[in-house]
Amino acid sequence: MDQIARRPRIADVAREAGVSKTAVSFAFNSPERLSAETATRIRVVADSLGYRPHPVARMLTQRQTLTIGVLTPQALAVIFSNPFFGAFNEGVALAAEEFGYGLHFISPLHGSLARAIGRATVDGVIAVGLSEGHPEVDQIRRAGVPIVLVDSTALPDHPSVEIDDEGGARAAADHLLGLGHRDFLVIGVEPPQSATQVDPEGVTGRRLRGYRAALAAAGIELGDDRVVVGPASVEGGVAALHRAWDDGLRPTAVLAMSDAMAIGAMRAIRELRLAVPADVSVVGFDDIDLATHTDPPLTTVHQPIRRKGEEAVRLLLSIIDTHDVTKPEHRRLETRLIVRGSTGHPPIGPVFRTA
Amino acid sequence: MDQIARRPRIADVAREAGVSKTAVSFAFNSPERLSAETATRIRVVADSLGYRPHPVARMLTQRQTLTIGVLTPQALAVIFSNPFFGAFNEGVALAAEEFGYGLHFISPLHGSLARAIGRATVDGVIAVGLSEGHPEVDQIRRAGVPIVLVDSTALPDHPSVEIDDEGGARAAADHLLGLGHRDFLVIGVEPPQSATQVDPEGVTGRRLRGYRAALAAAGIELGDDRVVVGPASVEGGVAALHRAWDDGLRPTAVLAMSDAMAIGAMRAIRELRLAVPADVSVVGFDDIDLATHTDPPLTTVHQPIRRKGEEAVRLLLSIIDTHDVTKPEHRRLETRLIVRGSTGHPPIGPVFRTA
DNA sequence: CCGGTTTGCTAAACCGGTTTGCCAGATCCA
DNA sequence: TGGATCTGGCAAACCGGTTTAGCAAACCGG
Repeated sequence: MDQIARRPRIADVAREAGVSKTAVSFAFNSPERLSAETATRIRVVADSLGYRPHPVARMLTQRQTLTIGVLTPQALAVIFSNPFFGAFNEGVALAAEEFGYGLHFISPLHGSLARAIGRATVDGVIAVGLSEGHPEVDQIRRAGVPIVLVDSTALPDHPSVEIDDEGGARAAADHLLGLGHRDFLVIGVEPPQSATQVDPEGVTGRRLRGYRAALAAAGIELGDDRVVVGPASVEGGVAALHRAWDDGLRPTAVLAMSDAMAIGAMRAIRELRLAVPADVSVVGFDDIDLATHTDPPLTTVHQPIRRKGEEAVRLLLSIIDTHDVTKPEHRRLETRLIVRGSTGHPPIGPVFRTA
Repeated sequence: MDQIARRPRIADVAREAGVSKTAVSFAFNSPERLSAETATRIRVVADSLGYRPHPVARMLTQRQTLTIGVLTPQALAVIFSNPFFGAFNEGVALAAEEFGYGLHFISPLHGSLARAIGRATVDGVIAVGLSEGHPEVDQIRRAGVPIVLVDSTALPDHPSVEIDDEGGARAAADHLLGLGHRDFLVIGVEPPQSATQVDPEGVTGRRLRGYRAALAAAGIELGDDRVVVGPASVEGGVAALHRAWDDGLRPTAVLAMSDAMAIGAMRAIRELRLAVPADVSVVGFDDIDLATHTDPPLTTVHQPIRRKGEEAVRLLLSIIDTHDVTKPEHRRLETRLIVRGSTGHPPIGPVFRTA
């Protein structure tokens, strides 16, 4: 009898109201092209039928989706509880909402980022943490979608937003050197998909270069054995520090490439019955919100995480609007050291050691 | 001369390969319907042209988007750095990825949720924290999109995922009563859009009912003056506790409706030169990851946040697949109290007071 | 050698809207 | 009164794919 309720379409409204499809479309999109009575009559009929324009069909004709994609090489389940991504997404969301754009998260589909990006109906993409080494970077580039890279190995032909990783790292190391430290441990973030080597152009590579530059200027060489890497999480930091300790390292200062790992390192140090900063100083990187509230408060390299998200959106939208991809813009945001409570002078012992 | 590169469409490939559009479509979607040579030839041509099927057009004909929407009454910029949402989104993302679905976040567009939902190209929606009082709830319901409600006032005609708020709250209060507390302060989460009254059916209302039930069973009446509300953030918790203190309240136990607020309350208590739990005990709600790592570790009501996200997705997908909306399912997940370090016996003083 | 099946491909309809080009009638002005 | 302009609305083309119905040639068994 009564067939299943089909979603009403524009033709149904047109028939019911005794007008053309064009008129219905006008009633919704440019009512000034219709007489007032006709427009309202159409809207009334549409309302009574429960009609609303099908968003996909609308996208198809307008050739825009009013959506921007956020592309991460990791699975989504990994990033949402990462406080760094949280803050970054906040910035992205803030700017996107301001311009009336929605947010679509794109993660590898059945292991393929390129396939996922092909499925996604977005006007442009913000790719975060995409390294040159990624096997699909070429396919992604050729997807024909405007892309802004964030914290990615800069492809010169794509616009990007980055921070001064090297400068920030240098500042962190300089601070510790100034306090008298000579024995360092670096805790780095694991390269994506556990690539064989640390990409010298990746975030880890750049920060490492900054650390080494500062130490070298003080006549200290940082051997590869003093660099341990792990996943960028609290647990990763705990594990990394324990590993270093088990290997016999006894640094007085730890340079961590993320706050989460720094917090983990502090926890591990406490587990070793040592004190921060009395026995070991720790410097983080990122300055996530939590860094103020750790015990002791974390000395760290600040980067404007939220603003990074906002800038990425603005950059992307300017490309989408102008279609101008000649001369891609590369924005570099500043970093600065924030000295809090997790750093201090090295204990007396090491001073003798150094002498 | 060379016109701007238009995105190649299926007709271009067809012409170039000397076949029909149908054949090209087959080459991508059901190659077995073509001879092997033809199929590969088409794919080669498509590749050389840089063709990939337009996702929006594909959506239109297939009548599915392979995307699910996450709907929040708050602006997106608010939720991403909220650790509760982080964990929830993790669960959602995990299940969505498993089934090959993408994630689209929907927040009020120019202040209107209904408008935002109308623009979004999703197969279904997970609405979180949508209370009956929301002015647009009717329009949203009539949008004709499958909806699963989470932590929302249950509309009986929509499937939902909830937790046992009342039972969890009761357990929290019972725990404190068992320790000997008689003087309580409840810190509640502010209703959305600062509605005039606390919705008795909302999360805040349900938890409050649990607290009151337990206290009443012990012969204690919790007056409205002992309930303060604020935004569900650390800062909100700090402010709420200070406000109560300024009003002259001197509770020995604080029942907070979110871990973030509980953490804020602990911070505020410390600012008052008091100790947790020696002077004041604090119980949170949610059991976010951070709760293990506070100082002292937070006693709190655990709820399976990630699983809530997963269940919501599964429920939604089952509706999308079957189109069966008769007899909507309501899943209720369990809560349980986790006793950590932020609760203890009340100090001696108050015992005399009560006597 | 002939009717029936299989193989390989295509033309046309369709998804649900928007937009262009045009027409009929009303209004205006000289 | 007659041509120009304006108003309100429509038919048809279009966005870029998928899918149905069907056709022609090849194949098959008897």
